Amino acid sequence: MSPKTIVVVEDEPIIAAAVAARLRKETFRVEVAGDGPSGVDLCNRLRPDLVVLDVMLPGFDGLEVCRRIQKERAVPVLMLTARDSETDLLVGFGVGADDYMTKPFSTRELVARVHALLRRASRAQEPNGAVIRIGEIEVDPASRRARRAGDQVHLTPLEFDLLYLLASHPDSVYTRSQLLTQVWGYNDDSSARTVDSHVVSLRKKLGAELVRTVHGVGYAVGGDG
Amino acid sequence: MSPKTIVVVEDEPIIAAAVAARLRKETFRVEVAGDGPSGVDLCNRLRPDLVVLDVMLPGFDGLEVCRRIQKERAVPVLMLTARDSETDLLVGFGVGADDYMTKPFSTRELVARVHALLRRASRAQEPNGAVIRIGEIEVDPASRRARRAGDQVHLTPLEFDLLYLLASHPDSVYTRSQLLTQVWGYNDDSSARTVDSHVVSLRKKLGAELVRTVHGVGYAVGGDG
DNA sequence: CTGCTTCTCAACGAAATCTTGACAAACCGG
DNA sequence: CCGGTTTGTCAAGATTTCGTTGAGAAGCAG
Repeated sequence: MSPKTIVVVEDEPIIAAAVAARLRKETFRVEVAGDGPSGVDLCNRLRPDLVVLDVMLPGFDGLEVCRRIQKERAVPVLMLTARDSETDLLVGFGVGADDYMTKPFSTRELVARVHALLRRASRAQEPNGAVIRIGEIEVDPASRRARRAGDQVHLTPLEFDLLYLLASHPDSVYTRSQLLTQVWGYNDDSSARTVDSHVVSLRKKLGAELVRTVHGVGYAVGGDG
Repeated sequence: MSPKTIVVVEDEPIIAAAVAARLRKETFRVEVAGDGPSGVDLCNRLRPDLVVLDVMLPGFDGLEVCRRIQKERAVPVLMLTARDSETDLLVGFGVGADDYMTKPFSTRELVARVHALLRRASRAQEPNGAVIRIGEIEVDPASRRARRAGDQVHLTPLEFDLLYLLASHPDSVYTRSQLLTQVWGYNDDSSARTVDSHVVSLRKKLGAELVRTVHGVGYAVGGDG
């Protein structure tokens, strides 16, 4: 198993170095960015397993970084905040952070929380790495590719994440709200119908029978059909 | 292991603070909301492991909060009520709370119940919601499918919810009022006959003997048959 | 900047579902 | 058995939800 990759976005060099060193000791692969834009860039290129994110940053702040990262793909985010004010916390969680720590913090606690987040994430993605098969459809999370009867089908990022979540739990019904929360990373009631559009795309590309509509509730894939 | 998260929804600051402080002492991560809407919001964002919920709240009351939270995902709820009569009411309505405490209560007892609920919840976290079997009928909440003697039977949303509630408590008699409250989410006396229509549908699809009429009271499923 | 891909969102008709009211049938106490 | 009450049945109409489409926004590579 290749080492987990962690991106640290932190503008104070001393803290960044300390965090990076401590995490490398845990055999993580760690890369550091010093401002918002390069942090987003780094995340898009490395596709890390976790991001440690300071709230106060040059360029644009941690909240914006978090939003942009999460928009690309779901990844656990550990936020570092300077103040303990509750509004900061809540706003932080609003953008999709999974945990937070208030400075100053012990590196020991940081390590513990990182491990906890990674464990939670890997547990949530069960079965991880395995190719999922639903009828004539194959979904490979490692390469983010899907096949239909052996032929590769191009899926957009959202289409793939949506399919992967549904296919990971065959026959289980997901509400639009749940799908928005878990795939999109936010849950705006007004955009519930956006899910429908992507379901349409999936059906067009992979066959209308793949996704089952559960009237009044949501969608599911697989099962006996 | 990351700390369990608990959301406390309580509008009296003194009680909220006391509860939060005591639970934090147990190494729980605790967040507080002061009214119904922000309580629901907080729960959707934090995805807590347990919710402590006051019945009397600004915005909309605890019952509504409970309903909305449970709609999103299953989570243990500990209800706080001012009077014993309220507790009876809640139990009768079965709003989906898992335990109740009447004010005033000791924080020691609160802690005990919280631990008990979490223990129970972790034990009950088997993969998907358990399939319920009543005679030759199977009800699967995860896929929202029902089978009769192995053959799948299509149910509409209300039909399924109605069956699932009744089947979850075999042999328990529910009044039309209770069914309206729990399945429909409101309780308009004038529409009591609506329940009958859906019972008719269930009987037609799954067999007349499935739902037992208790004359003058309501309906029940299972039991002696 | 231009062209391309992807995503969002509103709108429309179509489909599924729900409600309601009327009447027949069943129940129950006396 | 009788009369009042409760329940069973049915279908038309109202309502909700869904499928589909396309225009526009946003992002990205060249």
